[in-house]
Amino acid sequence: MAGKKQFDMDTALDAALIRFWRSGYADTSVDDLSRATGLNRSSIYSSLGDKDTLFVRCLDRYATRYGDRYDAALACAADEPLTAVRAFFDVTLERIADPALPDGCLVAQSAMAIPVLSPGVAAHAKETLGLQRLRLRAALTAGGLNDQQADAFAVHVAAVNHSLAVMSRAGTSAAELRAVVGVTVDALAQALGAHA
Amino acid sequence: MAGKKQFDMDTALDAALIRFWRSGYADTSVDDLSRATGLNRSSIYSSLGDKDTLFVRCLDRYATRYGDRYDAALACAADEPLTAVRAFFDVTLERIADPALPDGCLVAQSAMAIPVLSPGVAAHAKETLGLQRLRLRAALTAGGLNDQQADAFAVHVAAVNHSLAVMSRAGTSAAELRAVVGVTVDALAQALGAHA
DNA sequence: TTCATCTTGAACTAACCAGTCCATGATGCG
DNA sequence: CGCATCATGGACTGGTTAGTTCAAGATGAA
Repeated sequence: MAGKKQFDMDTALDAALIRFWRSGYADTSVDDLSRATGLNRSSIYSSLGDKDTLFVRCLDRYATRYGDRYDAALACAADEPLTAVRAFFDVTLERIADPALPDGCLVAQSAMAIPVLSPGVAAHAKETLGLQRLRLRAALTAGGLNDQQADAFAVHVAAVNHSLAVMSRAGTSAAELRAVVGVTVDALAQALGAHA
Repeated sequence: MAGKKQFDMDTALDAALIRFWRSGYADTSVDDLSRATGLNRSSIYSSLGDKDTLFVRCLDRYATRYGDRYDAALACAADEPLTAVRAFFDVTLERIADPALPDGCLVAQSAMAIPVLSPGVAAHAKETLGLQRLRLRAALTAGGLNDQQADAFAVHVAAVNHSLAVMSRAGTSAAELRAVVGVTVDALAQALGAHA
């Protein structure tokens, strides 16, 4: 059983990612990760790093995967800002609706845990949050909001996106989550309409 | 050092509450609680119960304390619904701004942790969330929103309130948090105005 | 076939976890 | 004063944690 990699790195990282996502950093042990990935304990340390390193790799993997989808959703912001923001929220709502994925959002859970994360991991989580804010701000500016409006809506949309994670972890239904974003989308429509 | 209670129950519960609030359920050990309360390990078990029991007591204590403040803030909802919701958010914003208190919100953190909490504690957390929704719904209905609008804004305001916890745990500034609620308040003003 | 390489599984350390138990000793009552 | 009560501190159990180490053995190249 050796001499050559016995496992697929992407599959293993996805398994670890799902485990961290489902249970959070504190409630995921290295043994849990070993069982989830099918990798032996020593293989995890030699191939994926220690718990902090692996968590950061999973966080990056998650942020890149869904960051790309958020980017795609916001791509039409210059022409159709309202459609873009709706699509942005749809990325989250569809992810939450997928029964194969855990509830919530790894980034939001990490943000909530920042006060108890190690400094390196916490800094990484903050950076990830900052990127999403910048993405939203750029899209809203391109969509025609002035700087002040764009700042306010960027932080608001990011916040509401996090709130979907909290609510879904608590078992809130898809219909109720749609109502949460509906208010925000209506407010944005109002802001865009009033400005145009 | 015996024969009579050597500690004040309220002080001890507050110390435990702060510890759970700061570090969350998973990252708070009974030794942490012992240090925070100044009570010996066995005194905690005999006087405050096991970790789950004590956590539920702290959650109730928190929910009652701030639930009363939210109620007070929403008291004027029938006459001034917009002022009431603003005051509702101010309860949260002022709590977050208090340097003597941990960041975030014990209820929101518990909601996020529901998938990894024991069933009894998770049920208690869900119940607490439900009460806040009912409070908001009643206030918004009294304020003049129809049932559909009241449902949507109740879940939205509750969600945004949770998002403030996430953001503050990640170090978001008070000004940015005010921007988050500003969009919601403006949306409510619009809904109230359009209806009136 | 022979040998060096590298994954693997299991054992191991030291620290921490929740929860229990009990001797100590201070207290208040009679 | 004498005694029963009860909070206290500390020791203890059994289990889990993160991280390390190492012999066994499968592989691929020569």
